[in-house]
Amino acid sequence: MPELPEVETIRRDLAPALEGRRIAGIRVRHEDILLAPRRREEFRRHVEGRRITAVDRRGKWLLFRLEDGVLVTQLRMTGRFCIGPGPRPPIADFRHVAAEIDLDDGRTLFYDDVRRLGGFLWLTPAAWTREEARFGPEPLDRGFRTVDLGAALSRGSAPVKNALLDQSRIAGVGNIYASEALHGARIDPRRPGRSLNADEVRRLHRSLRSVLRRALENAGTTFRDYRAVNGRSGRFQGRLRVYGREGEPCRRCGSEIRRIVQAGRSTFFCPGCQA
DNA sequence: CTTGTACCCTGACCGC
DNA sequence: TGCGGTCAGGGTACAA
Repeated sequence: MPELPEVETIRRDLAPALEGRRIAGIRVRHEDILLAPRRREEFRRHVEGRRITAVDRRGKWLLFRLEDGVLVTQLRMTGRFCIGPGPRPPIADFRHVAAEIDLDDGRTLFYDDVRRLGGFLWLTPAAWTREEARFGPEPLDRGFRTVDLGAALSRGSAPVKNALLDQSRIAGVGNIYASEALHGARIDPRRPGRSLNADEVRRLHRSLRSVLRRALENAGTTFRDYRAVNGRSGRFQGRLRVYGREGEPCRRCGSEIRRIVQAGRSTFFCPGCQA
């Protein structure tokens, strides 16, 4: 369940090891992690021999920029990376390695994904530009102001929790931080996004940026499967106010935290202080 | 256009 | 001890 803070943590771990390196070879153990193109041979033809010029992030997607294309990684639920001197992953926990990328410095980047919901996507620069146009703004960017959040929430009639999860409105927010941000702003997750008044939008803007920033400072939340590079755990799980705390007392008002299902996902909130 | 639902996948967990 | 059922949720395809 890597969201923006987790993917950014992974990006910061990977960038110094990968930037400037050339991809010497790639072995795809499970073809179903290839999202496009879907065939090993075609995928390898685009990637092998290319230099990684930069490691970037957009929303929850990690981007390896190549000289003549973009290698996109979606970790989805259980995707992980580690780097080792090869040929075996240095982490015993990597029992479901789906792909191995050999670098020109002799090291190997291992992609492990138990459920294989995540994977890789190779795109031309032009195709990536089209793809990126579907994303909403980055909530931690300096230019992301209260009015931008208001605009993102005002479209349609979706509950504010669902709106926060919609990557075309705001990029990078997932199930954990959507619940946490709404609790921080004392807003009921079931309220239609467009029903929030100016003060509520302002509170949610502050709360969302604050929780994402603090999670990033703590290398993310290791609630279940997420690990940063080489098995490193996040530290934000102890700071969660509502996520995963059904039946426990709210740390702000003492009411029992409730769990409901919205759009097929769990939402945690405090009925006492999220009016 | 928006919104909701099924699906992908495996392992952890739970009740019996 | 085993076994079936449920759940975890990011993203997409598709229907309404």
